[in-house]
This record gives sequence, C-alpha cells and structure tokens, in this order.
Amino acid sequence: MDTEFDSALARKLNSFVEMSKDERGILVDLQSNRITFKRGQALIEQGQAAHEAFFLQSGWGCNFKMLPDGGRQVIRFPIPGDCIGLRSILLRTSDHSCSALTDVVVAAVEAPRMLEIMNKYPRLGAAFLWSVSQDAAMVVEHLVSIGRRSAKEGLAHFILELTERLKLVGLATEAQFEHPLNQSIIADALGVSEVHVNRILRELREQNLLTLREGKVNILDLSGLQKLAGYRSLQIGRDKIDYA
Amino acid sequence: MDTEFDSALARKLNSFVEMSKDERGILVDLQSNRITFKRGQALIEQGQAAHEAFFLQSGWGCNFKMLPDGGRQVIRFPIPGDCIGLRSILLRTSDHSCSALTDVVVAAVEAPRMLEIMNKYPRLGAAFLWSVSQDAAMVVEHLVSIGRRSAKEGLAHFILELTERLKLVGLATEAQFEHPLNQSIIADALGVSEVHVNRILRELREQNLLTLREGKVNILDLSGLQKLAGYRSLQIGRDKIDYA
DNA sequence: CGACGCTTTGACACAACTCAACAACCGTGG
DNA sequence: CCACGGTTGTTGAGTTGTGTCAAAGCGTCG
Repeated sequence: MDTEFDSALARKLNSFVEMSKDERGILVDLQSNRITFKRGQALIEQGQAAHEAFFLQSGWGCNFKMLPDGGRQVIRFPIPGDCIGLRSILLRTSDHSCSALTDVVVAAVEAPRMLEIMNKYPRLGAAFLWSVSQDAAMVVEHLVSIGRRSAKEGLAHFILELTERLKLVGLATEAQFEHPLNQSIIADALGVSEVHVNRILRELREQNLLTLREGKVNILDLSGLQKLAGYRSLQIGRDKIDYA
Repeated sequence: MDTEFDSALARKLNSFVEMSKDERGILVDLQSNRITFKRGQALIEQGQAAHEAFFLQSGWGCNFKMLPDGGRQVIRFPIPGDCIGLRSILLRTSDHSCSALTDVVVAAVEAPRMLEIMNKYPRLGAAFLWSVSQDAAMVVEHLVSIGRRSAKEGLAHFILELTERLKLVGLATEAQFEHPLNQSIIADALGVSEVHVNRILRELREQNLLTLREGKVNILDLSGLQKLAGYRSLQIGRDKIDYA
C-alpha cells in the first residue's frame, strides 16, 4: 500500500478527510523541496517574519520560547509527519523558535504557496486547520501538565504522550523508543529545573516505572505510569469527518 | 462605519483578510442563531461530541479541563468576539469544557454548517484557521507563563494580556476593567492555589502595581507591571496578509 | 592527556501548598 | 427584623516540593 510518495503527512491528513487524487498530488508536490538542517541549527527564529512552513520528514525538532531573563520553555518536540511553522505563517511572524534537535530533513513550502493552496483546495485547507487544531490540543494538554500536575506526574505524562505519537509514525514500540533528549531540555519542557528532572528520573527508575538513559526510554510498567499520570490516550484519527 | 451587522467577529476576521460583501453576508448569517446561557451553565462538556461552535456576543466564558483527581486547569477566558469550540468541531470531540462565567449571549453554528462554509468560502476558512492559530498562540504564551514565570510574574502577565484583549473589544480602558473572576478561578488559571493568589494580590497591591476587588481591576503602574511580567504586546492585526 | 557535555548527588533556601480559622458579604426564610 | 448558611476573601503556622549552588563522576573526542 505504501509508496514512496505516500508520505507521513498524507497519511496524517488522510485520517481527517479522504483525499482525492488531485489533492494527494498536491501533497506530494508540496513536499518536493527537501532541505537538510544540521543538529542545533535554527529552522525558525522567534520574532522574525515567517517565510515558510516545514514538514518534518526525519529527525527531531524542538519548538521553544525564550524569556527576557534567559529562561526557556519548550512547547513541543516535532517528530516526522509534523508541521512546523504553519501557525506562524498565518500570524505573519513567529512567536517561537524551532531548532533541529538532531540532523533533520524537512520539506519547505513558501508562505504564499501555502496560502494559494488553501485557497484553491479548501479541503486541504480544512485538513491543515484540523492539523493545527490537533497541535493546539496537545499544547493545551501540556498546559494542564505543567499547571496542575506535579513534576513527577508531568514527566510520566510527557513520556506516555511522546510514546503514543512516536508509535503513530512507527518510531516506538509498545515499551520503548530512542530519542535525542537530555535532562536539561526535558526540564525546559516540563518547566522545572534540570536537577529536579534528574531526581524524578531516579524515583521513576527506583519504582520500576521507566528508565531513560543513553538516548533510550524503556517503559517498565505501562499501567503504573498511566495511573500516575492520569493519562488518557490521544485518540487521533478514530473515524473520518463527514466533510462535504 | 459600524452597523448593526458589523459584528466583533467580522471586525476580527477582517483584520486578517479584507472580506468581500458575500463573505460579510455569510458572517452575518452565521451569527443569526442567538442563544442565551445563564451564569454557571455549560456550553461544552469535556469528552462529549462537539455538535456546534459558538461565537460569543456578550459576557465571559471559561474554558477549562478537569483532572481525574478533581483538579481544574483554566485554559482561557473567552470574551466577546471570541470563538468557542471551533477546534472541537474539527477534532470531533471536545478535549475541554466551557461554561458561562456570567450570563452570556452566543451565536451557535452547527458543525456541518461550519464545514460547509469552509468548503464554499476558502477565504473564510483561512480566516478561521488564522483565528484558531491566534488562540493557539495565546495558549502557548499561557504555557510559558505557567512553566517559566513565578506566580507573581504570571499573574501580572495574565492581567496585562486580559487588559489588552478587552481593550480590543472596547471592554477595558487603559487602566481598568470589570470582570467576573474570583480568586479561586484565577488560581486555576495560573496553576497555583487559591490562598497563594490572595497573597500575591496583596503584594501587588502593597507595591502599588494593581488592585483587584469587587469585580474591578485597576492598573496602578503599567510600566512596573510590564517590567515585572516581561510583557510583550499581543501585536494582533498589524497589517493584513496578502491572500490571493 | 585535558576539555567538554552530561549526569548524579548533597546541603540548604525559598516558593508554594495545606490546613485551619475567621471575617465580610450576600440572599433567604422564619 | 434578625438568624442562617453559603460564598468569597484574608491571615497564620507548619509542611513539602522544587530551586540554587556546588562539587564530583564519567563518557567522548580532539
């Protein structure tokens, strides 16, 4: 069933609305302009005008926001199949930065092209709206995590959500995945200090819930973690919408 | 310039793309089905299927998420001109609840109708995508507030952002506005305890930065607050996008 | 080998939470 | 009219989660 052109993006959007051949063609075309970024390079800089959106093909990204005092809040870690900077295009300027956490391959699309496509292919426009909505929902969940969960619960939740997202694109098994995250960046994602992340990881390890080392996460006790985190599945792409 | 039909919604979307007469007509039509909710009533229930979106005409709403342990995280307080539940329509089911913080008047639009309109009027679809993006950007800012600001900084930021939003729809002056918020709900918005909000409010009062009582906020020292919060203006609707 | 990035640990400080009590302000009903 | 419960705001005392600072361990790589 999979062909070279059946991209992660197409699979993702197709889970929202069934797409026509034309629309599939556009999606293939959209992703023709491949660019590589080295680990650490910036794809998007906070405060700058947004010229293009990216569709991540391989590797990990990191969306974050810097504060005047030097603090950093990680908003999201884009993984293959995710859009980067789509929101920024609409808002004209980027409210956050995005950098490559590993070497990454992206497809770049100029802003005017994106707008033109949304105009000509409203169903694709709706699919992008859906995708942006999904991302927004995850940010909301992240907000809940930081606002109303302890650091330990939040970390458990973070790992569970990441596992599920990675599983959707075939980058995680039920119980483990590889990642480029260090304790410092996890701290900035959870809004706690690096030292505290270390302590929490030790606790989770000692309670045989999960291990995180050498770029690998092993989930030792899934139901225990879910209970700790109060986790509910993402429930993506259950059934398609009846879109005229 | 303003007519009866030049709604807050139309004004808001028009700041993204210049709209045709047809499109304006659709927006008027969209908002014909007015419904009133009493204070405390639920507009949207977390976990339920989303049948309709609402455009808030008057009053305050409250978007929030409940946790299994009874905790509550407020995501956003919709004010007149805001969309409620647009994201939920796309995602089929609501990931959060929304209740009326005061008596409210909304315009209700059935989900299929929204989808139909996005299909027929791609420019309106893009405008809605823009609106959802804006909301998402505010949630991100909220995330930063909770994750990387102290409770005091966060509260200052919260008040400043609210003031700016209210000013856009004529519900706040430079230095004050009325509101239906109590300390408990502010606590759930900032992710801290009710008691702590009280103490922080006292500090802000004692430092002559702001007062909040009897449903009224008075900003006593704008630049002092901005400095404390590390606040940057929302920068909405600077100039319109060149949308073909 | 030394330098560097990342992790781990300890000691201490502080922000924020919990529990508890009380005050002020309603609207309601006897 | 006052007594009453309910809601919201205020304050204090003690506890706990998390932050800060500092030091050391341990890989990797030039």
